Order: sequence, then C-alpha cells, then structure tokens
Amino acid sequence: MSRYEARAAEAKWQAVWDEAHAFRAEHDPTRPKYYVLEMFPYPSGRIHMGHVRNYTMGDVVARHRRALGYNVLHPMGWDAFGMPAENAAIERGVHPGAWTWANIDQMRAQMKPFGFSIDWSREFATCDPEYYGQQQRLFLDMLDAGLVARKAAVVNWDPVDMTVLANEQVIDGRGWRSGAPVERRELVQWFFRISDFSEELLAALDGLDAWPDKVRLMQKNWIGKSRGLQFRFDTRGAPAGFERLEVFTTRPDTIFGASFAAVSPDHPLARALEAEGPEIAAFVAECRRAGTSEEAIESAEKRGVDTGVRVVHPFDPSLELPVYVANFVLMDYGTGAIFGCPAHDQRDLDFARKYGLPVPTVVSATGPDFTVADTAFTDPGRLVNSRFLDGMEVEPAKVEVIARAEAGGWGEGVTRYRLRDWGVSRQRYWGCPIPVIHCPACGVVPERRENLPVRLPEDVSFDGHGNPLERHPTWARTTCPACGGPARRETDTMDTFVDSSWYFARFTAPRAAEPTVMAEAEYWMNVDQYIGGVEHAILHLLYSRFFARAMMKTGHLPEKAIEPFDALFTQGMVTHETYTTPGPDGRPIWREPSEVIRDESGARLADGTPVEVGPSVKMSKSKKNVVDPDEIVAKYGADAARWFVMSDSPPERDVEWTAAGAEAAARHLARVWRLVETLPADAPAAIPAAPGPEATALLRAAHGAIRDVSEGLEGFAFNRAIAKLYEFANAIGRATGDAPDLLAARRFALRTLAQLMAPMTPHLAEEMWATLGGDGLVARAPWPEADPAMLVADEVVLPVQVNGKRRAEIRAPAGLDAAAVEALVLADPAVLRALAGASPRKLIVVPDRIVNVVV
RNA sequence: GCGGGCGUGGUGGAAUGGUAGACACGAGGGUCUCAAACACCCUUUCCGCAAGGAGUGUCGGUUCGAGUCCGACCGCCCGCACCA
Repeated sequence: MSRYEARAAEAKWQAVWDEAHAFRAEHDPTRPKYYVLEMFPYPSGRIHMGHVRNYTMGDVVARHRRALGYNVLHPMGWDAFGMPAENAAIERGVHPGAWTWANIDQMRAQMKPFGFSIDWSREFATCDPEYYGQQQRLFLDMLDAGLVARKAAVVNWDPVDMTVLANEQVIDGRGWRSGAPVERRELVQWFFRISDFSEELLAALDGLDAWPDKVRLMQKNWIGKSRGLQFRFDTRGAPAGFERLEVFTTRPDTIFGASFAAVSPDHPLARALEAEGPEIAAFVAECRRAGTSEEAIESAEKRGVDTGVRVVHPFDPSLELPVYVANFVLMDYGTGAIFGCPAHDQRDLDFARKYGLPVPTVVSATGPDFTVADTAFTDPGRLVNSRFLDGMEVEPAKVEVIARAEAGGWGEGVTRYRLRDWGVSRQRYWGCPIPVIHCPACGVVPERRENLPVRLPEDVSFDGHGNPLERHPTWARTTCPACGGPARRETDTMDTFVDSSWYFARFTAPRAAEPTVMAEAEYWMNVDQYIGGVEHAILHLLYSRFFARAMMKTGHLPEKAIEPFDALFTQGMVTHETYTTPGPDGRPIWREPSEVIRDESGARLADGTPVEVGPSVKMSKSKKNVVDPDEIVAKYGADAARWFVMSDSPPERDVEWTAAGAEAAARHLARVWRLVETLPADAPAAIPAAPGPEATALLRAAHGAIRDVSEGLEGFAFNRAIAKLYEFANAIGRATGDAPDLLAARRFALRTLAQLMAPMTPHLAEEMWATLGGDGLVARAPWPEADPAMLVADEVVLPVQVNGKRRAEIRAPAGLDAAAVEALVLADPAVLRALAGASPRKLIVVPDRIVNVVV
C-alpha cells in the first residue's frame, strides 16, 4: 500500500489538464454557457489565504458546472494599476511597471499549484497598453455620448498621496488608502455622469434577486433617494445678489415649526458675509481649518453664528427667522442651506437649545399642547399649530405644502439623490492616461482613436510628490488633433476603479482590437456567478453597473448585459488567532503562528516565553497572523488546503484557519485514498440485479450523497456538502465485507465519491478516478445523478411525542397509513407508560416524520 | 442615531415549524507496537449509577409541536451618517 503523495500527484494532474487544454473556454453556440468570476486580485506580490478561499469557491462552482454540462468561462486577470506600485517606486527606486509585472509572475506561480480550473489563455493585466488602450477608447466613446463631464469641483485632496479622492473613497474624513486627513481643494476634474443614472441604478436593484439583500440595501442607501421641497425664502438685510435664499427640506410639513435658517460655511452667502463681518469670517475660517478631520471631535457640538440676515416665512410675511452660518450644514447636499425645525429634528434641536431659539411643536401624537424637551419628536402624528395643516397626518401635509409652494411659485417638489458624479481624475503616474489634449486655441480636444493607446512614458522619476507625468520634460508635449498647433496632453490618469469596472466584459474577448466583440459578449455575458469580498459592495459593484449601462449606450455591450452580474456571492474572510508577547516598553510584540507552540497548558515561544493568545481576526501583515499559501501547499498539499477552507464555516462567514484543522483535512484525504487502495483490484464493476442488504445500504448512501452534495454545491452550502462527504466516506469505510455484490457497490461508491469530491479536491479525485477505472478525466466526467428509487427507505423510525415531548420511537414500514401508525403507537409500552392511563384526545401523524399524542 | 444581521456543547458549526447538537476540531479512554509515529475502535450538551429530567441569550405569545414564527428586552457584529 502506498501513501498518497499529494505534491507529486498534484503536479502530475496539473500537467495533464494543461496538456488537454481542459479548461479552455471556446465559444460554442450549441452548448449552454456558464460564466463564473472571482473578483480579480491586485498584484501586491503574494497571494494570501483569502485569495485561496475566494478562488477555491469559484473553482468549485466552475468544476461543478462543467460536470453538469455547461460550457464554462472561468478567467483570471490582474487589477494592476494603483498606488502601491508607485509607492514602491518612491521607496525603492523600482519602476512601477517592473514591480507590478514581477508581482504578477510571482502570484501566478503561487496560484498555479492550487489547480484552479482557469482558462489562463484569457489572462490580462489592466496595466497592459492592450487593455488600457481599449479603456481609452471607451472613455472617448463615453465622452461623445455625453457621459463624461469636466467641471470645477471642491474635491477631497489627500495631502499624503497628493491625489484627489472620490467621496466614496473618503472614510471618516481620511483617505481610504493613506489614512491621511482629507483637505478641501477646488480643481477642474473629469467626471463620469453616474448621477444621471441614479434612479435607474436604484430601480434596477429590485431585479437583482440573486444578490445578497444586504448589498442591495447598501447600494440603495448609497444612492440615497429622498423626496422633498426646494423653495426660496425672501431675505432681509442680505448682501446684493442674495435677495432669495434657496433651501431644501424633506419635511415641508414642519414649515410652521421653523425657528431659524442656516447655511453651510461653504455657502456663497457665507462667503459674501465673510468679507463684511469679522465674527463670521473667523467662524468660517475656523470651520474650514478644522476641515473634516476634527469634525469627529466636534460632532457632539452644533455651532453657528447669527449673520444678522433675516428670512421671511413663505406663509406669513410678518414672521421673520434669523439666518445662521452653522457647522452642521453640508454644502454638497441639497442647496447647502436649510430651515431649522428644532421640535422635529435632533440636530436642529441641539442647535436651538444652544442659541436659545424657540422650539414650536407642529407634529404631535397627543394634542396641541405637546412639547419637546431634549429629544426631537420624529414619530408619526398629526399636525398642530400649523394653520391650514392642523389635523392632517405628516404625509398628506407634505403634499399639501408642496402643492401650495408650487401654486405660489416660490418652491417645488423635488427628488434628490445622495449619489454624486464619479470623479475619475487622479494626479498620478501609474494609471490609465486620460486620452485628451489641451490646445490653447481649440480647448479640450479628444485624442484621435487611431493614436490610441496613449502610452505611459517609461522614463519617469519619482520623489513622492505631485504627478510625474506633469513633470516629465517631453511626454505631455504634442500637437492638437484639431488645428495641428502645439498642445499639451492631459496629465491626469484614471481612478483604478475604472479599470475594474469593465474587465468582466473584456474577458469575453480579451485579445480583440475593440474593447469587446458583440458576438462574444452576446454569448458569454452575463457573469452567472460573481464572487468576492463584501468590502466591494458599494464602490466596485455600483461603478460596474454604471459601466455596463455606458457600454450599452456606446455599443460595446448587448442590452441583456445592462446588469452584468446575475448572481453575487460575498464571501467571508480567513482569520487566524493573534499572538503577542510583552515588549520591553510594555507594548505587546506580535508573533507569527510559526513561532508559537500551542498545547493544553496554553501558548509559548520555543524558549518558553509565555504567549498571550488574542482573538481570531482577518489575516494581516501588521498583526503577523498570516499563513503563507506556499507553505501550506508544501506541508499538506493543495487539495487539503482547498478542502479545509471550504469546510467548517459557511462561505459567507469568516473561517478561522487553524493548523489542527488543516492537518485534519490532510488526514481525511489520506484516509479517502486508503479506502481506494484497499479495494481489491479485481472487485467487480457490475452491480448485480439484486444486491444484498449491506450492498444496498451502501448504494443508498451513495445516492443520498449525490443528492445532498449536489444541493449543497448549488446553494453555496459548501460546508454542508463537505459534511455529507465525510459521512459518505465513513459509510464506505464501514462496508468492509468481501462479498462480490458489496465489492461492486464499493467500487461504485468510491467512484461516486471521487466525482463528488472533484470540485473541492480535483487532484485526489483524478487519482482515485484513474485507479478505480473511471473513463477519461474526472474533470470531464458528467456529474452523477441520484436514482430516486434509491432515495426512499423501506422502513422509517418515527419519534412519538406525548404533548410535544418525545417519549418513544417506533419502527414502521415507509408510507404506512395513519390509522395503522396510530394502532402501533397506542400499543407501544413507552407510550402507554407516558400516558399513565390518560386517554389521548387527538393523534397527529405526520407521515414518515413524527407522531404527536395530545392528552 | 438610522438600517441590516446574528446569539445553539469546550470550539467551528448542523437542523423545509416535526427526534436539537449532523459533520469536523479539541478532549478522554482503549486496540495495535518493545516503544513511538501512523491507523483503527469507543465516549464526549448538562444533572443522574440508572430510570428519568433539564436544555438553543432573557421574558412572554402563537401552535398538537418553536432553535426556527410574533412581541418586548439584553448582548455582539456589519453597513451608513452632521444627508436637512
């Protein structure tokens, strides 16, 4: 008997698959296609266990679908532009391109040993001019189609990375990569007009029923639709040009509860007043200096300054309200100005209490005398103290106020979205150049399509500040495509989210001279199953949905691809325990798992130093709780790693990597191999017409496993599928007799086991399949089908409850009618004991499941 | 604050309203061995020798029957946010 040598077997089968082009996806209209895609990786240099889990999931789906007869497209590529490459250039003097391509080679080499069934012939990297040139083509087409805008905008400026960030990339006032506090700057930027699609992107979410509800909700909240009233106050005492103040509210019903108006420090009125009053100037300057970073600290306190300006209540000219500049009013939502209704908005209430403003109640659940203390009343109720609105409910009152505003010509009902246009300009080198030219005579002129790609220059230097393209001596110098005069290239490059917003479409025709090929896109789109981390729930997925629409409008995708991802699965992370030892300065020192010895008494280092075991969190270099996929493959084999990351935890949840778990996976696979090896070579393949009871039981187990594993794989319940495979293997292990019918059943069961395990452990499955005399490659074998006749048992065990408590068990032939079951139950001694002489009032018989006796 | 999700053994986790704890890890005991490794077998929710009883965060409700459905509360996790 030989031990299963995972590494040798894995290399062998990978070579066989390569040779056979087993995973090459060929356009074949006669077969149904299936497109499974995992979010492509950023080539940071090393793959980690999170990648392994992600690609294993995709591979399980791909291999299962292939076995079910689908023509599977399962590609891989590299999201290769981005800042880390430029940082490496700054820190180590390597060219970003060289650094990136070396990383790609290294990561590809790390991925190959896992045996993912990827069509590597379609591989590409987004930093390849072949790819980004097509992206420039898309940009120009979108420009022609009116989907691109160029406008001055206050942008988030990252002072560390010297770049602009999208609103979506600012997290808690800090750059999402650098973590530096973001400043405000005004620049002329390129934008994709995603906000034009707000309503469509929102409405279409309803149709994405194979997406997690959570992701759909996050996108809905991000788009942030709200209905309200936009209207104009007449002002008193305002500077020239500010005779009106336009505000937006979602609560027009509370208009009689208004006690002040407020504008953002960035509002034009605030800027105008800044010039006139030192108090306002000081406050505005302070707000601006505080920027976004200290807002968190100040967030508890609402502050403002009375401008001296007054506004007139639109329904009562005798009512005047003070206008404040207030730090809690945002310039980029609504009009940058509000009216404050303290009784029914907590922020307004806090502000009003601080500055002694009145708090009139206008909505009440109890009556007109209701007053508000420190908590604003935001529940439903009826309008009070509101003249013509009195007695109305909130929603009809909103409608009424909007109607009167529109009739009076001083306001209108509007729908607003939180979603803003997508600013794509980045002042960086390592990105896709924006293919336009600035001509002193003609203005902004698109580059000619025949001149694409606009390539990045190779000879650049990096010192970490500003944009190397802008400082390059010659690159930007060009001639105007329109007039032929001297002109300058745009030196901004595109946000890397652009690169990942259409790569899924490019995979359908990765070498084409156009961005896509309609016939290929028509056949392969949509992505049937998309798999990735929930951290991309908003940005990447929303941008991709926008791009699919843009590509449809510009003729690069068929109409059916308007929503490019039919089904989405967001997988959990791979976590690991964290280890620390006390450092000399009292601060803990992180320790790598390989340094730590775990036993029943706890954890220590090799020299005996006690180790503090921390919670299991996402693997990260900073906490040193990483395990290296290379080492795992060397130690346990790829199949064991694949098996382990798919077992135990449901795929949407985090899985904790433990050495014990990985070892157990490897042990189980070795055991499965022994089951194959202990089958006598001359065991018959043909199952006799009437197998004995033991053989029948094993065959039933095999068909049950086919049903349960199939269900598990289809429903993304990989952990349950694997549990069934354990059970099935255990059942085979128990069937040790050497009767010919049992040996034949065992051969069948083991072949079935090989097929069912193949999506998870493809190499071991090939080895088993070959040894058991299977036909061809198991990777190409059709998925087994369960025989319905083998799924029904002859006899069932029925638990018997008395008043809902389990008291007995009876055995009965399957499908026995209720009357016969009742007779059996009432004759059972345990039931009689539990009844203690009482007579049953009612008997509930759930056929073949349970009996409940009600006393 | 708003929105969403989740609370089950020592651990990860199973359970279309129908025998709670599948499967695995860990632990304990045993067989094999001179010994170890490997492997195999048994036990492993709690109390109890047993018969039996209790048990899915807490309290109520619906139901013949609730981990599952409903209500309230407690705790944890995720997302969003001066969004007017």
